[in-house]
Amino acid sequence: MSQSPLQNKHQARTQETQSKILDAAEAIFSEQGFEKTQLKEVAARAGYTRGAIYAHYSSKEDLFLALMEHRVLTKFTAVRKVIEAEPEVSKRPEIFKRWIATQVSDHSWGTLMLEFKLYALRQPRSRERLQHLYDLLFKSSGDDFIEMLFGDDLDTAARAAVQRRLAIMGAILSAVILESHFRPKLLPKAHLQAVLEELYEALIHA
Amino acid sequence: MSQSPLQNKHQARTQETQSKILDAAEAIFSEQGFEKTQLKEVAARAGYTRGAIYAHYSSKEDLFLALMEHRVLTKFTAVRKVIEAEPEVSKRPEIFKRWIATQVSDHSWGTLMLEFKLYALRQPRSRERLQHLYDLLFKSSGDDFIEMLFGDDLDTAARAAVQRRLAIMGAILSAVILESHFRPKLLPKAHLQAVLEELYEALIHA
Amino acid sequence: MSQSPLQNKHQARTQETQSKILDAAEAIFSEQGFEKTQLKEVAARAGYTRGAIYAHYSSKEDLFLALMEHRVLTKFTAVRKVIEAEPEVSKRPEIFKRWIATQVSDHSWGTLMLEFKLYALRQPRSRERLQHLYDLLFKSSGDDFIEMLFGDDLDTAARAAVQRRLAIMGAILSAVILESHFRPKLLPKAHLQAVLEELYEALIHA
Amino acid sequence: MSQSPLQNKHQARTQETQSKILDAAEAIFSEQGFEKTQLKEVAARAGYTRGAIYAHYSSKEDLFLALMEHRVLTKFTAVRKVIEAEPEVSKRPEIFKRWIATQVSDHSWGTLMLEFKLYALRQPRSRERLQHLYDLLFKSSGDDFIEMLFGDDLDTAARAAVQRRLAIMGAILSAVILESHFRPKLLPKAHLQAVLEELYEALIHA
DNA sequence: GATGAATGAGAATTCATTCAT
DNA sequence: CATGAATGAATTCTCATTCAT
Repeated sequence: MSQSPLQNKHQARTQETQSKILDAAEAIFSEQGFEKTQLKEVAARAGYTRGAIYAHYSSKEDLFLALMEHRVLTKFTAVRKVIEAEPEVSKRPEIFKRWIATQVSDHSWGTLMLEFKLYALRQPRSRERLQHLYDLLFKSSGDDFIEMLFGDDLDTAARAAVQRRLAIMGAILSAVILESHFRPKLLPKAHLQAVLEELYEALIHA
Repeated sequence: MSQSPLQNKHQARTQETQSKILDAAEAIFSEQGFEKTQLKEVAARAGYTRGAIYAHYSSKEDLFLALMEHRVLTKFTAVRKVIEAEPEVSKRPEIFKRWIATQVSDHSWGTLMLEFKLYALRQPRSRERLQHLYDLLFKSSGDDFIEMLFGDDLDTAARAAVQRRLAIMGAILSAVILESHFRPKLLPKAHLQAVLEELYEALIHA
Repeated sequence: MSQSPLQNKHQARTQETQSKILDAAEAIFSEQGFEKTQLKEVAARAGYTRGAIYAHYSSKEDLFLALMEHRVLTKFTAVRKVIEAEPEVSKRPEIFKRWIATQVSDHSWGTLMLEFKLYALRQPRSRERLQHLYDLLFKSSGDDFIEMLFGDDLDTAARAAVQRRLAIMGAILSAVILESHFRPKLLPKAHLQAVLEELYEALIHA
Repeated sequence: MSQSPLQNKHQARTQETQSKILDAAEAIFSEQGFEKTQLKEVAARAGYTRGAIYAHYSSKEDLFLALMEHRVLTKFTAVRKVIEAEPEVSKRPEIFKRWIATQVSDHSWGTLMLEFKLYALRQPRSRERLQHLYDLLFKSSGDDFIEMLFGDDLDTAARAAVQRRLAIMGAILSAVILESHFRPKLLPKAHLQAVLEELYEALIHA
């Protein structure tokens, strides 16, 4: 049943290494984009050599996708936690709305997601992996996410409507973050947050 | 004043070549993205060899930026034409709103613009050129665009508000087109058009 | 009908470059073997850079096979010339026998051919290309080679017997050259030539 | 004199491991050649990981040479046994001749030996080790091999002649096996065996 | 003795760019 | 203006080898 202590040590070491590599990858991919990113630089930032990356990820693309999955899952876990902290279900949508608007501050999120999607658009395998992640989030665990948020008395149509809204908000979020890089004065953070909330409201009534 | 007919012929040939190259570039850049695009392929599609591209553009980046400028200007010219076709100024905003919503059909626009912006984000020179283009559109000629659209009695604050709205709509447009690639069933074209109009309305009241 | 002088110049340049590259490749492949050979070194020896090789051959393997084909064809042309120089057909087999024995001096031939064959043994595509070359030599043009050598009154069986003999002699030749590298005193050149002639005779009577 | 049973167990384990590794190495080296062979694959086939190989052999090259030595010694032991089984010395050469011809069936022998030799040709250290092995076989133990085969009344010249013959037969054997891979129909096994016997005879009279 | 993580040198290949024609 | 040969820098990925456990 129990594993040898040696195994455990190996596992722990592996996990730590992967964690360091993912952190480094996030920073570099976000700064430079997929193509310009050199694994050499990622490795250096993580405190390893390139070979170490290849011991854990089969290719640059694999690392990129692993990072995306990790990132998305992390975000999802975070928002879930925030929402669950509110015991009264009727207040949760409001909290969710605010949380989304808050995310405009996460600059690397915007660029990374867009980078991911443009990449996935052109790479069949990545596309499948992204689709699979979407399915995971919005189908299996997604159902209880929506229930947690809006209660469990939604019919199929209402559920689809929610999913549309979420998909569009996600897209808008990334795009708005990106745009704010170019027009920081015209689009200050505070304004964007307010705008995102308005847009979210508008989507509900659409 | 007048040029020799020979000159004109040269010019015509130059223009035709450039036009072919830009068309080819649009197709390939949009399909493959900047980094993956090979000039050889662009040249082949245009019916030339790589050297011909270099006779007209100083580098791959230059071609990419020229394409962006050309594309943006083309879009702007088109919408302007549509709006000016409506003589009654008070009806123009409505027409503009619809025109924007219509653009979700232009798939390559979404990917190209995002590609441009992610690229410009990281390349100071391109960023400047993009900024310059923005300035051109929204400042000099931009003023009369807004006037044409909303009349000329807007104060500075109102004008800034319009600019914000346009910036955000542009961003949203690209993002929504991109997202629709991944969720074609959840986000059908007709639905997106309606949503875009709603969002536009929401922005006005924000 | 006639090509432009520009075309001709290009062709001439191409041919000269290929010729230089092949010569360099022969030297290096023979010295170092396929795997150890660096194209960098081949290019340097030919007076070019690596890119030039890739402009003419699609890969290291392609260069290797092109070299093999070139080499084999060259040898064949040479022996054909030698044989045709003897007008009296009945004396030709004797001349051919001597010519084969003479080839023990061509040290790079032995190693190159064995290298080729070991490589082809494991690479399906190369194997096909080698087979194709064999077919070319021993079937189409091969027939008239045999006729030239032994006259045209051989029946099918006799023809097959000749082909067997040639195949075996070729194999023996390479092997004996290789072995002589390790046992230069035991197997001096003069001795090997005599031995090869004996073996050839033995094959005829086998 | 006697070792502890523990020691014996260790030794046995070591021997078994080495034996498994050598078997795996033979298969992989023969299939893929020296350069293409990955130690990982050899280890996997033997049922270990790469580290295990390094516990027994200092490098890939060392393993390769150990394999060669092991293989050659095994062959020699085998043929010696066959010959010694014939009590009448005068009949032994005939038996030896047949035994050699029989070896055309050992396909991996052909490729491995040629691979070894091409490798040794270029690696001074391996070359020395191969030479040393040759010396071992043909000088010290070689003498009694020849005596066993042809009696002990050979003078120096006769002895050298025998050695030449053996060297050439060895080379021919490998080459003919290799060639048969490419021309299986033209050179069927039965034919090759007959041919090898003829060639052996021819060499005796040469 | 054997494992598995990590190293790091190494090499083929790609492709934007240059330049003579 | 356009071609095509050649450049050469850049970069991924491989894999023998080392080492702590």
